[in-house]
Amino acid sequence: MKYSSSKENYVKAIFHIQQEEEVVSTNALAKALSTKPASVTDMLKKLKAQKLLQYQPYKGVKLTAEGKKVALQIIRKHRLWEHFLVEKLGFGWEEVHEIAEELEHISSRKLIDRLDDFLGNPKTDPHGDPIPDAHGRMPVIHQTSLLDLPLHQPADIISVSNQSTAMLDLLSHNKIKIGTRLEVTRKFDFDRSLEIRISGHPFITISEQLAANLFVAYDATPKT
Amino acid sequence: MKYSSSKENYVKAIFHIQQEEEVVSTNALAKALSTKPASVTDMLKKLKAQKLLQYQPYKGVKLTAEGKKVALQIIRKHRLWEHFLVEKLGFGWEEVHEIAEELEHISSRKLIDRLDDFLGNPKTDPHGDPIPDAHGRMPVIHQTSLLDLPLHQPADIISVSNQSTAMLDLLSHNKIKIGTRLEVTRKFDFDRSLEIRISGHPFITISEQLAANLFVAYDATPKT
DNA sequence: TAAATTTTTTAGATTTGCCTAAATTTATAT
DNA sequence: ATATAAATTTAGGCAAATCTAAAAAATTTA
Ligand SMILES: [Mn+2]
Ligand SMILES: [Mn+2]
Ligand SMILES: [Mn+2]
Ligand SMILES: [Mn+2]
Repeated sequence: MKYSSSKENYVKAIFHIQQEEEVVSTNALAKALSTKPASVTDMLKKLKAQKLLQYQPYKGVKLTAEGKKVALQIIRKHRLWEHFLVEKLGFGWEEVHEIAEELEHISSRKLIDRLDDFLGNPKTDPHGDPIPDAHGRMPVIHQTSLLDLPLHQPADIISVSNQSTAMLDLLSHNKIKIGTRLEVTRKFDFDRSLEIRISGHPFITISEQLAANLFVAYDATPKT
Repeated sequence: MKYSSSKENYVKAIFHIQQEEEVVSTNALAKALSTKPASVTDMLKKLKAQKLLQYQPYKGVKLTAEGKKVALQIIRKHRLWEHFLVEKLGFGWEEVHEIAEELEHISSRKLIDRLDDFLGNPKTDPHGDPIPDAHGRMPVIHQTSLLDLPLHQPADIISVSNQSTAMLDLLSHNKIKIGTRLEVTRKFDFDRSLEIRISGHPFITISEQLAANLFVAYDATPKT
């Protein structure tokens, strides 16, 4: 099935909002799409008729399986094009979103799959967001402070909030840097310090204060 | 100024038809755009209001300078994208036109100029048609049989209509192949044979029959 | 040149996506 | 439990791009 750019934008916006709130409100959508609530109501009726979503007046909206599939294809296109713009054409990561907002509506399936290969099947777009694969599968990435990382959940360091010399000193001592993969193996109640393991290194213990300043990302895709 | 995809398609179609016939008819346009004459008339009024063309009811249509400028930008985008699809993504030259028909409407100027550089500023698209430069300048390419090439006009061999062994034998003897650049230096009335010069080679004489089977392209841009 | 034919325009509708204003429903705060 | 406020839908319209059918103009033919 082929949908208008406008419909694709709606479905994509609903998908994104749905990642936060279970059910998507008319007002939230109007804001996300820079349009008016009355226009949203109009469109929701059309999208419902096309079975892309479930909709009961006043009760919000939820994508169907088909709706999610459509959304993921658009997100795939958007993020692959962003990757292309940055990696091949030399755009800055902050200037590609608008252009991708147009490119994501180019319909050729073959085009996007070839582009994916041409780019070397990248896993993330320039903003670090995951790119769905050709089947629409996309890992769910959670970002939290290391303090809130579930036990035994492997994760990557993505940022360090405190850049003091003292902090960086401690980090280098512990062989921790951006991109380091680790997991939390124990949590000690007494001082809330954490035992962690960096793959291929011995277990080490770090303070609550250090952990609070380390931010990590991990794949939290529900296993089917 | 930004125009709808539909308007861009109209302006581009008018430009192309105008290369053949001085003035563009409503019916010709309807056929080119797979639409109905009544729809064309409607649109012509709108395009006239936007000063992209001159239009008098029943008297056909002609692009203004502004209209030509717009057309050339779209043609530039169309042909650069076709080049990208073939050279970078490995598409066949026969499958790219439709996709380029969509891509040509992506608006970012910076995108297309970067794409141009990324592709190495190609001179022609995969069908051999010239690509307008960033200022909208496009060489006028004439394609004729070598027989009709004007004297002293440098041109490139683009195709050979007879593929017989005898023909190919003669061609290789004369060091003529696709891409060879040459010019006609004399025409002999007696047997209509031609004297030609391949750059960097001695003058040679070829028969009318051979010349009739060689097709050439040359830049016939009017010098201002 | 008058008739027949073709081309083009006009008239009147339709679809899509959007808007404002008004009505209705749901949620929140006394 | 009201009353007030907020969210949402309905009603009525508008602009873009298209269509069909009918009228008008231009061209061709006999
Ligand atoms: Mn983006
Ligand atoms: Mn978009
Ligand atoms: Mn083409
Ligand atoms: Mn087009």
